[in-house]
Order: sequence, then C-alpha cells, then structure tokens
Amino acid sequence: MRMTNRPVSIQDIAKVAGVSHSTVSRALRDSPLISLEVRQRIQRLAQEMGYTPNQVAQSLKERRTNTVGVVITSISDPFLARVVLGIEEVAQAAGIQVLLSISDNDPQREIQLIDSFHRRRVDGVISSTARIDETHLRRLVKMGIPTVLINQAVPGDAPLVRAVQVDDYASAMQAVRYLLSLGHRAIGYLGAGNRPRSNWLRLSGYRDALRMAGVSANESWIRVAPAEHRYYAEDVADGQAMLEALLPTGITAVFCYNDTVAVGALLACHQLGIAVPEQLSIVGFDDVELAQYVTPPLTTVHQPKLRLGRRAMEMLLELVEEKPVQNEVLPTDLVVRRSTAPAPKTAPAMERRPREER
Amino acid sequence: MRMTNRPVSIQDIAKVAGVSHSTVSRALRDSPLISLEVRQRIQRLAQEMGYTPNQVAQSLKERRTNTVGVVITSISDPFLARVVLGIEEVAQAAGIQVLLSISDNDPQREIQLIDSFHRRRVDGVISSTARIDETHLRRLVKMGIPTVLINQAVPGDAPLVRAVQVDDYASAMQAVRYLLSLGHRAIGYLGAGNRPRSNWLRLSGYRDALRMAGVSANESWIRVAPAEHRYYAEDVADGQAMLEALLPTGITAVFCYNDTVAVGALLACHQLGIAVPEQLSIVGFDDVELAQYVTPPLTTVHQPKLRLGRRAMEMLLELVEEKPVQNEVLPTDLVVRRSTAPAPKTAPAMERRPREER
DNA sequence: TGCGGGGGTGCAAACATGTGCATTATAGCG
DNA sequence: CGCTATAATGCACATGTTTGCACCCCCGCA
Repeated sequence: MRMTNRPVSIQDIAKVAGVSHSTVSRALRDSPLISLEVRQRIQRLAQEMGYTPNQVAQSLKERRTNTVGVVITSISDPFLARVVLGIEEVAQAAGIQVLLSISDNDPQREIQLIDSFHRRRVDGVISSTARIDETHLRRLVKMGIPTVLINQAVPGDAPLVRAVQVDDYASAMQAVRYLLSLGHRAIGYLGAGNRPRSNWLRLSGYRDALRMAGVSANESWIRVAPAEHRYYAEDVADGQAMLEALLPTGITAVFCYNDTVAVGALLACHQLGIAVPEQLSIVGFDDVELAQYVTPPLTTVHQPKLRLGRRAMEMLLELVEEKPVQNEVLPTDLVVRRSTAPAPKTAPAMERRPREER
Repeated sequence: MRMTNRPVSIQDIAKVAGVSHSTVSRALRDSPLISLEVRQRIQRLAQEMGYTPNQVAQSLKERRTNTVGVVITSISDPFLARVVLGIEEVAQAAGIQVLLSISDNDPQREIQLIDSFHRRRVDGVISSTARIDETHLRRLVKMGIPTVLINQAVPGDAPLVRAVQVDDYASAMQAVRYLLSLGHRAIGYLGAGNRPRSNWLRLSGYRDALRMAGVSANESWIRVAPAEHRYYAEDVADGQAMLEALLPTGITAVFCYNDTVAVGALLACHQLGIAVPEQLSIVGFDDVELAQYVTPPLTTVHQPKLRLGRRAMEMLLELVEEKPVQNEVLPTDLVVRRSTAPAPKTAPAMERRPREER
C-alpha cells in the first residue's frame, strides 16, 4: 500500500531497519562483516518490502551495464533470426541483456545506433549488418567498445574487434562443384548487390570453380540485384526477375546468393512452367527453415546459424573479460535435397511450356 | 591519445575548460544562463574531446531509462518478427531502446525476464508471449510498470495494462464461412495447444460457424497439438502429423491455427499425393510472407502485424506519459489465394494415390 | 560612495549503490 | 584496571548528471 510509486531503495529499508544504508547494502550481498542476525533480519525485510536492486545505479558504480548492442539489417531475414537466437541464448545464461536494433541497411541509421549504444554504455557490440564500413568500425574502436562481427571482414589494426565467419568462397566453390559433378556446364549465378562482401566472395567461388573445371566464363550467366535494394523481402522478387532474365542464356542450373533468392527463382520456374529439377537445378545458401518446405525442397549450403550467434556472444564475453580471443571460421555443409538433378541431355531449359491449368 | 580508456565525462571537460562541471552541463544543454562565449567554447571542446553523455547517469537522475522490455516466445516465428519490426520502428523514432527477450514459452524464464526488466528499470513492457499468466501480470502491476499486451487477454482490474488485439473469434468465423460458401461441409481444424487463448477463440469461431450453418459438429474433425510443444519449429511437424491423422475422417477442407501449421498440412499433402486444392482446401492464419511462396500460395487470414507492433509501442508511450489510453482491436482480412477451391463433387479426399516419382 | 540588481558561475544535493576507512563497543588478557 | 585486538557498524566518497540556490562581481543610479 505504498503511496508513492517509487521503487523501494536500500535507503528505505535502512530507515525501517534503523541502520545505515551501507549496512543494508552489505547485508543484502551477504557480507560476513554484518552479524548474522542483522543480515537475516534485513534480508527478510527486503523481501517483504518488495525490494529490487536498481541496476542502473549499480551500472553507474561498477562501470559495467551487462548489456550488449546487437545490430542487424533485418529481423525478417530467417538467417539473422537464428543468429539472434543463438546470441540471446548465451546472453541470457550469462545474465546480460541484448539491445536489439535494426538498421535496414541504412548507413545513416547505423551510425545513430552505434552512438546510441555508446551513450548507453553497452559492454560490447555484435554486428551482423551486411556492409558496415570502415568508418563505423573506427568509431567503435575509438570508443574502445569490444566488438564481434558476424560474416564480415575484420580490419587488421583493431585490437578489440574480432569476427566469426563462414568460408563463403570455399562454400560457394563446393556448391558449384557439386553442380558440375552432375554434368552441368551452363551454370548461372544470382547475386545480391546489397551484401557486397559476401556476394563478392560467393561469386568468386563460383567463378573459380567454373574456371578450374575448364568451363569458359560467360558473364551473361551472372546477375546481381542492385545494391540499392534495402529490404529483405525484396530478395524474393529479385530472384524471380533475375531468373527470368537469365533463362534465354541457356543455363541448366543456378547457384543463388541465398535461399530467399533461390525461392524467388523457384517461384519464377513455377510460373513459367519450368520443371525443377528436371529442366533446371537450383542451389541456395544458408539452409533456412523455409528451404525444406518449398517444393521441391532446396539443395543448399548449410550455415551453422545458431553456432554463429552463440560463438559471437561467447567471444564477446571473453573480449570483455580481457581474455585473448582468436577469430574463428565455422564449417558449412552442402545439404542435398531435391532441387538438383543431373543435367538434362537435351538442349537447355529454354522451351517454355505453359503450365497446366488447375 | 588518452591513456585511460574511461570515456570522457563533463568533469574532464570542466577541468580542461577551467570551469565547474555544472557550467559544462548547462553549456552542453544550451542553457541561456551561461554566456554565449563560454557556451560555444565548451561545446567545441566537448566535440574535440569526443564526449558522449552517459545515459546511465542521466537515467539514474531522471528516473527514466528510455528503454522498454519486449518479451516474445520465439524470434523464428515470422508473425512475431513482423510485430517486433513494428515495435522497433516506433521505438527508434522516439529514441527509446528495445530490450528483446525470448521466453521459449517457458513460464519459469518469463518470470526471470520480468524481474530482469524491473531491475533494469525499463519504462514499460510489451508482451507478445502466448500464455502469460495472471501471476506475471500481477507482478508487473505491483511494480507499477506500464504494460501493453499483444493478442492477449487484458485483466479488468489492472490500471496500467492495455492490449492491442485482433478479433480471433470473428476472423476464424469468417474463414470457415468462406469454406462453407465454397460448398465444403466436412471441415477440419488443426490447432496449437501451446497458445491456449487464441487457439480456443479460433476454435470457437470455427465451431460456431459450422453450427450456424447447420453442420452437425464432429469432434473427430478437430485436432490440437499438445500444449507441451514449446518451439515454433514444431508447428510444421505438428501440422503434418495432425493432417495425416485427420484424413480418414473424410474432410474436404481444413482451417489451421496459423500459416506454419498450414504449411505442415500442405507438406503432408505433397507427400501423400493429395492434390491441393482439388482434393483438399487449406486455410491458414496470420498471412506471413511464407504463405505467398509455397505452392499453391495459401489462402489465409491477414493480421496487420506491423500495425500491431506499432500501435503497441505507441500505446505504451502514451501510457508512460500518463495519458489516457484505450484497448484496441485491429481489423483482419481474409486473403484468398490458391489453396482453396470448391468442394469436390466426389467423395472426400481419402483415396491416396502414390505420388509420381521424379 | 554606497547600494541594488542582474548576469554569470560555483556549490551542493539528489538519484541508488558499493566500499575503504574510521569509529564504537566489547571482550580478553596482562 | 587499563590496554589492545576484534567484531560490528556508520561515515563519507565515488560513479556522472541535473538543477535550485547562493554567491560574486560589476554596473548604474541615487
């Protein structure tokens, strides 16, 4: 029946108990300096009065907030959702709070977010935004905020910045080699220009796999969605449009930047009456849940999304504790489902037959 | 070239400028009490020294943290992802930070999270967890924390608790009536027991729609996944299993608790060789992105997910400002895609034909 | 010259907590 | 009986910021 709605402080308890606030503070932390009797009385009192320690005061004193800032480009991207889940899991276990912020790939906003994190004195930052530029990183470094990057390039000279990654280049290469092993030669690439780094790495893996197999490069097989596209939801539409534009080149398979683009491609095939995988094989990247549920289920490169998130958080905690920590590269797997098949004997999938009406 | 890595405070600036820290504080907030000359000099100095105000100290003083806690059951649920996006959007615009926590539908953990929010002195809480029980709410109320619930029941006696909702009952009714209008009579229901309230409401809408159409109730048409299932990802498997169990009852259509369950049902049909919508019509709920991308695209009840999130945050802000705020119900739409068709003339979809090999 | 007033600045308290040090009381021992 | 060691508690300061109030200085006016 308190009249004021101000939460109770140790001062309030001290007044009731007839001791000083220091005694209460010590009693609540079970300090042996306080006699057992008083300790128990105060603890009971705190319980009764509904005391909850004020973490902002503690943070001010301890110079540590037990929070980390997490920047992601989109929360609708199922890849990032899994990563965040991994981060959250470790964070909760360690008693630290996640400040989640969404940047929509807007550099302007990213700067604001980083400033906001600094004002709030987060203990560290995890970034899984696609194109953090050097400027932001320098900002973070200058502020002395430990930072872990997920699937991003790590600058050489930054002492408190680490990264967990996946080998985009090698993974792409493995995927394309699998298509080659199925007899495909005319293989397309559908990229995402708004993730410059990973797109470039996957594209390079694709190119080198072809080159090493003796397939002469054909630039018209390669499409990359414009970098201005900022929202995750655009990936599907991009995939559709790019696949349609790619068809006349006579490809028998496509390797896609990610599963979402691949789903777009698949959708275009459905609409154009192209049979997957009989006429066209499709390979994605990420292995998001959706990949299993489309028809046919997607062959794709599995990324250990939960582990990426978990390790990022673990590394960040170690960084905060000033332990030495190394950059890490986690392994991927090619998971073969039903969207890929041996290359058709006949000429490429150019003849469009109208889809049977239902 | 600071040696210490402690961020600069107004004290530090004061020392350099040869004034008191109060003067610096006022100067930085552009107080007319300070002479223009000094004000500008200090502002320039602050800039040079890389000063960033310490928000935790401010929070302590102002008794306001500009943070809100958000509890959701799962981040992988695309419905919640959109809701969170709406929340974030409004929050960022208002300069407040979102503390995101995931409960995995674990009551134990939810209590911990609410305590953690209280310790951190969040200004308010938004909950979109499926089965917050009275206990938690009482806790929040007793702490005097303004709270907005999304798609949850709002207790009558709680002054600082409001809700934004969708009319589950009416929406379900509308969906089932649509199926009835297509000539379906044997209509199944696939539910989710781990969302007791909304599941019950949707089930009731389903029941009443049938009853009002003069279709005699058949309890064997109704399946509800066990309440113990805690993870979002289980929805798909539940949908698959339940549909398979339902088939022998001779239904020609199913209304599903949400799109994810519906996708499970769809998947089961693909595997069992049942043509959708020719042999079986499927209706989902939520209208998540995925609903458009499966084949055939799902007919579903559209929930205004972004708006739910936005309004929740807006209402919370008003609540914090001690303005009067009303509970709200947002409208839904039935969006008809290609997973529904008139009821087949022939007997129900019982004859399973093997799926053609590919 | 003395006084009032106003512009400009500093002091100190407050927010809630933690902790080194001083202080008090008590008991034990020479 | 007095001194010292020890147990138990309070004082005061620190964290970084905001703000009411007091203060100082100078100018103008009587």
